[in-house]
Amino acid sequence: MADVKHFDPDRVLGLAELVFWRRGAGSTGIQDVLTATGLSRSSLYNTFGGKEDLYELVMRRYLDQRSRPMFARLAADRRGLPAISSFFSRLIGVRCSGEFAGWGCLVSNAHLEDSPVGAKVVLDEHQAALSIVLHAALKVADDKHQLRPGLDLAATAEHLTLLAYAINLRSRAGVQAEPLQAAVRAALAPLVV
Amino acid sequence: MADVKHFDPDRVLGLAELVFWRRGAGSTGIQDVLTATGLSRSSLYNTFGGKEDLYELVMRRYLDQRSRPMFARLAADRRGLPAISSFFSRLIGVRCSGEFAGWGCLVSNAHLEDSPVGAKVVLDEHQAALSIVLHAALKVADDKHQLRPGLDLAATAEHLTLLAYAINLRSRAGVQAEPLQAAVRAALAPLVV
DNA sequence: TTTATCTTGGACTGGTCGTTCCAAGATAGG
DNA sequence: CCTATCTTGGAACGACCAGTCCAAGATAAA
Repeated sequence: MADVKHFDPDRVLGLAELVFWRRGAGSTGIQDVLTATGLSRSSLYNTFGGKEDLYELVMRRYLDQRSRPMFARLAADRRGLPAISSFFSRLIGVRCSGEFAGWGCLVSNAHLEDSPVGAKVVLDEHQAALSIVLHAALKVADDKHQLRPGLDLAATAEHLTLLAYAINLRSRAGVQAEPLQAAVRAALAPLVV
Repeated sequence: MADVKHFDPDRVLGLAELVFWRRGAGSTGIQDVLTATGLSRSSLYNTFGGKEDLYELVMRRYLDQRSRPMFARLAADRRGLPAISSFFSRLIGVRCSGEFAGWGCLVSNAHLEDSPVGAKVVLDEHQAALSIVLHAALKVADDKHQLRPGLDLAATAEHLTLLAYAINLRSRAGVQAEPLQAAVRAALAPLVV
């Protein structure tokens, strides 16, 4: 009856994600997305709607396919404090070296855009998800008596969540990994018993 | 011999600073600056050069007239840990309430813009200035035996500098002051002896 | 093969961007 | 006053923006 799409929408979403991630939504034109994906205007607008809809889809995709797997890996690591330490090491590795060095985190970056409402929701989901996972990991550490007694675990989770955001932010300035690693060590060391 | 300017350039720079600060450089058009200041295109270009030059001037003004006074106040406060605690309280106050609530910090925000090179330099100056002042305050606290022994003061200063950046970032998402205050308490409490 | 329906390429729209340009206005030394 | 020189208002420029539209192409059921 009808024609069928000549492209894979999810692949296109992945390519659009890279463009928004590296250059930011505000500085990215629809033309940039078309160039990166090879689509024509018609196909893009027909499939994803306008730029704001596309950005919102990309944000959600990033949260689901980039952030949540990182959080899940931390959640699955039952070692307590070493699990948290490993999480930050991996985070700094991704932010300061390899394919995405200096790109920061798409969700952190979105704090500076005047994003649509749907995208703003993702910011709080992201923060809540990371905070919850860190809280759980701290609880494991506490149960293993790795932590000094009397710590406010919820507030400490918030503190470490903020630290992750700062790493995302500063990595965009091209900061080296080692100073960030040292800062994380300085944040975690005083927590031990 | 010649005509004289019909406006005060520094006042104009201050008004431009507010526009760039609230909305970001990328989302701010020259027309927005003209509207905010009442200048005509000719006067603005004739006095400050193009948009990038103006943004760079505004960045430096912000660092000198907004950030450095905050840092100087911390440096002048010789109480040690209470000085650091007060610094963060004031920071959170500015970021979450009053005239500039939800605006973040112009320099932090600049991490997400594709800024000119001259503006990028300000980022590192800002980071270095805050880190140095925090290091000095930690040294005072250590000399007063307020800190547990064996802390890496330089790395801890880096850690607290990152915390400040995270507060700046998250405040743009409209975060409440209290969770941030709790996070700061959780970051500082484990440092005490 | 015909036909109904979705997809696609790309021209086009109205608006905004940063910037340039020039004539008119303002100023202060002579 | 006169005049040289800077400032100012505002028109104009080409480039780009997000988004629309339609004819041509592709597809699969009948």
